[in-house]
Amino acid sequence: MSLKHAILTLLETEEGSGYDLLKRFKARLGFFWNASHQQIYSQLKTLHQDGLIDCTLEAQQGKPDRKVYHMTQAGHDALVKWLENPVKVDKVNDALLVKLYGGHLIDKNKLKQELSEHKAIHQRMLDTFLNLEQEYLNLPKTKQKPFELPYLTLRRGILGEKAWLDWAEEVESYLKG
Amino acid sequence: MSLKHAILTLLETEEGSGYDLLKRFKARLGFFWNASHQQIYSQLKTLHQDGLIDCTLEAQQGKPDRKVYHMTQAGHDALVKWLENPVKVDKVNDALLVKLYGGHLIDKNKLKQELSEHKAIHQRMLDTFLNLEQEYLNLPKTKQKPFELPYLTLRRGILGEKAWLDWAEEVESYLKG
DNA sequence: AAATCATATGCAAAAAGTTGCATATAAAAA
DNA sequence: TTTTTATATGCAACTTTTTGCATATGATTT
Repeated sequence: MSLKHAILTLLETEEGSGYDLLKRFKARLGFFWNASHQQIYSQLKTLHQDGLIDCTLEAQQGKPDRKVYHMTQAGHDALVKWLENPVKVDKVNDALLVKLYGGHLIDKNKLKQELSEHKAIHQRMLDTFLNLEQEYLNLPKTKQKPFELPYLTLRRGILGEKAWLDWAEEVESYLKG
Repeated sequence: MSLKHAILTLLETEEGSGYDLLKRFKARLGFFWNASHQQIYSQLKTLHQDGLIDCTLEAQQGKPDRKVYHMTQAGHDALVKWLENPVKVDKVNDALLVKLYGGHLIDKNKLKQELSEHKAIHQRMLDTFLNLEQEYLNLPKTKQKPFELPYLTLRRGILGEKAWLDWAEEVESYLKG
């Protein structure tokens, strides 16, 4: 399962509490790996049970103890092993396309409307990605180094969203005519 | 669930046995909705139990009876209702990007290799899509009509795969340097 | 004639993901 | 000061998907 290894990847760089990891996950991997907070907490639990991460309690004044997770050697090994084995090509399950395929059964305006809602979402994602890209590009070359690979994942998001929006244009012009 | 409705969409056009539907599913919807044969058979079963499709037995000489599924009014209504309600934006879960994100932990050549395997798969998909597109474009305009919406779903595949391959070029040139 | 392969079905267990709650603190707003 | 909102956690039930069998027929090889 990739979620486990995605979390391990985060911990490889820096330890953190469940919530820390959740936020880092959403901010850095969330664009290409969808996961709910429940999933992340429960995976942290099983990763811990399996000895791939461990966890220290940091006392806090007033608040309950902060559980800080970090990588173990076993976790590191498991991550590297996973990285070295092939992964499957991403499976597509796109309900909007199912709907478009059967779209003759409903009013074109319904389709148009829904398409434009999806377009707005994809446009927002693209904007987010382009902003992140600018942040990266504005860094001095030396500071870019550690982010080169994450930047490539961002490029995937950018090219993917642009392609989606180009397609939406085609569909819109069909629905207009 | 979209799988149910994808199957209903197929049955809306034409009845068929489980295997017929399986093949049509793979050929027509499989590019944007992934489903195993087990899933399709079991969904047919629940659709039947729920009265959204019914099933007649056609005797065959020698062979066991052929179970032919077709749409019921309830099924049609359920499909239209589903089509009229918004669907969620496709969730991305792309393990290759997780791997690329953590790629500094392994040999660049491993990444290169895996990327090129994925590239080959995506290239094959693009080729398939382009062939289908040609078939469609070679039809006389009148024959194209019933396939206009499916054609748009095909365009999504084409634009999507092209964008993937463009991205792969970027990654390759990074991994080379 | 025996072995193997493509067709045509399906069950059942396990894994992964979704949905709906539930809790508790701290800060901010009404 | 009570209510709301953001932070910070997590369980449990359910749905969906994946994986691994299992079966039976007809066609094709060996």
